[in-house]
Amino acid sequence: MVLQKRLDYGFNGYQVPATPRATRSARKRVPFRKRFEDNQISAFDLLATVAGNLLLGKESTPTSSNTSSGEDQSAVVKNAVKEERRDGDQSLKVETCNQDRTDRKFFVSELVPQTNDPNYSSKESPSLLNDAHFGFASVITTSDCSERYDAQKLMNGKTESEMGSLPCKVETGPFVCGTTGDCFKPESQNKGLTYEELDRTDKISIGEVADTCPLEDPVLLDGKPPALVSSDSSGKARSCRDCNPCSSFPAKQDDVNVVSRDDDENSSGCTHPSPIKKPFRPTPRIGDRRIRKILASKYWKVAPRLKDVTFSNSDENVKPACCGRNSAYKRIRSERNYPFKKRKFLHCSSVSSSDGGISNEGISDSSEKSINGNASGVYSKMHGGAGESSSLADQRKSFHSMDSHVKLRIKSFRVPELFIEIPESATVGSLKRTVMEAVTAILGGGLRVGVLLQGKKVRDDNKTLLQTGISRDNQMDALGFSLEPNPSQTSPLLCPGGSPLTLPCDSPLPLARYPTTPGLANQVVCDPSPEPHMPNLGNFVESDHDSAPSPTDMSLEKSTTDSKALVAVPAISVEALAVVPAHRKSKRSEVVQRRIRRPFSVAEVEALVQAVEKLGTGRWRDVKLRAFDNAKHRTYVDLKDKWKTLVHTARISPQQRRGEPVPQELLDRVLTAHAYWSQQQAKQQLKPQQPETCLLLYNSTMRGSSTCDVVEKTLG
DNA sequence: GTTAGGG
DNA sequence: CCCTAAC
Repeated sequence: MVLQKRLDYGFNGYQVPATPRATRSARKRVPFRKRFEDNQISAFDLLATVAGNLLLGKESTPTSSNTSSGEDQSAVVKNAVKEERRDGDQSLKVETCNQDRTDRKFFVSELVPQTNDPNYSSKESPSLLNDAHFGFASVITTSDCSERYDAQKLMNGKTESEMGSLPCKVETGPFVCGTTGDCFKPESQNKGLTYEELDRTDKISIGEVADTCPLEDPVLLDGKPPALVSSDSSGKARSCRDCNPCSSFPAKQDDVNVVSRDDDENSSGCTHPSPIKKPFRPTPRIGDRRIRKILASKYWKVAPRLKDVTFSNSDENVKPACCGRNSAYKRIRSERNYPFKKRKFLHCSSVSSSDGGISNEGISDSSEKSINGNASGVYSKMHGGAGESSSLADQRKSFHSMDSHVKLRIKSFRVPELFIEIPESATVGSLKRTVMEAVTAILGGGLRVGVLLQGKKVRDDNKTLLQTGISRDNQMDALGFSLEPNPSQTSPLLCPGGSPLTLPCDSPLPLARYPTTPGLANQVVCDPSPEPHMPNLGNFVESDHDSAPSPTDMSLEKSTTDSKALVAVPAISVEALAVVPAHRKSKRSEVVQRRIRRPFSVAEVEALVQAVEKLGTGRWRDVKLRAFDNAKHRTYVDLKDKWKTLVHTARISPQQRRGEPVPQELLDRVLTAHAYWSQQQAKQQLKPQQPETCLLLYNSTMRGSSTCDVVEKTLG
């Protein structure tokens, strides 16, 4: 049945940058995390440090550079470091792409204070991998908090109802104080770590985090274990067997208190032919090479203020005190998540330059503002004038003064994971397109925004923020947004041009599948194990949901419903979501998946030609009914278009033709028929009355000779 | 809903 | 194939 082998790619998620290009440029890991977390250093210190590192890497950095260890610096240097410096601003956004070991590392960009801190070590967190588990994340920042607390839970391999949702990180306060406690170990430790080692360290740190910081996770609502969950009980040494989503997934959440990305990591370790490594786990499938990433982990970040960090979240486990470094660590990890994804994408699909938008996804990372209030300026500058930035900043500034306005900043959203199946024979270009389409489709209509307040979903869209309590400052910390599958839209989108479920063998072209629907996902994807989020889709369907609001619409809707004009939220969230797919998405807000391309076979061409010869051009509906009535995927528009291309093809030299060659005989007939019917059309315009005989004559004549002359003579 | 034509 | 104007 399957003519071609197909490669299935799973994408855990793409992160949609909250900010456009500006974002992608600068990214760097934050050295000071630990200290920062401990409140030993200020935001400015961090900024300065980062700046220093950059400069150092570049070559000369007089003032602020001694902060990072040589190794890091070198790494920084090696990896094209981008930095964005906005005039006069202290904020610095840096992005580095670590080429070596890229897979494992990435840097989180953040704003760094200007002060240098020698003590600070710029170790990067070893475990990037964890990010892979985050299905989706978005970050929201509220303006008024000077301190930010990030709490996120990592759900690894969660199968809960919430899986489908995209957690987002909410940050309060202008500055991200993300620091990692244990994760950032002394360089010596981190250096030279193997993947496994890295994973290990990561785990450890994570585990600690988990223990200490039971933050509310949306998942918890579902009655899931509050603690960080790792599907990987076995831990480090993972073998390919673990890669099997089925085995690793569902199980032991309870037992596991450590969140680990190992699954993904290890999966990469699994020998798989596919270029796509980490993100996907090889799934045993009938003869198909499937790489999938099944773990759809999600994490949720909450950024309560340090002081009154009362997570009123449904999760009882929440410890007020957890804010410390652990939280910071979490946050960092989450941010790192982005780069990871990006890498994944790049590596796997090798989508790069042309990947409109996708590669753009970036963490909106460092957009954090400096503590002092000029943040707004910085922000706007950094983001290259993204409209939202300035307004946002302003809003943030005025946060205190204007009680009626709630200001939020969503740093980024993640797109839910994608599953893609594509023939081995497909070109890279087609893969790129497929991925793009998948992403576009998801962004376009497959998602909607959910609002979480203290871990609870706010389902009543009609409530005002004030009523809900979102407007209250202290509530900000517990405010979260999530991207969730939008059932109403996803379903239709899932089957581009046909039913993916059937996996049309005849289609040489890539199919993109978006397992947003439980049933579909299971069937199409062939999950041995239930997709974590799949089963739970039902949960995402919020009672009051309207037909099919786009994500942006949703956010707008939510925020605007309030008469009080909640300015910031809408703008921000919209922007964030729109960033990547903007060009496409904007055009058609509904974002309907483009139908898969299905080249006409010679037989189809034959049928088409014959029908047109008989019926003539201009009666495409009849042609459809006559010759393609059974081909549901061929619309009369398709036939018309095909005829158009056939005519064109017939007129060009054979060398210029592409695709499956059409027999010259058919092309001749195309030209003949086209000429004839064109003439008929012209005549008709002249004389409305056209002898029926002509048609008959034509038809009888054409059979024998395909020369236009005959037709002409006959007609004449 | 169909056509026709540009993209 | 998509999108749309025009019918």
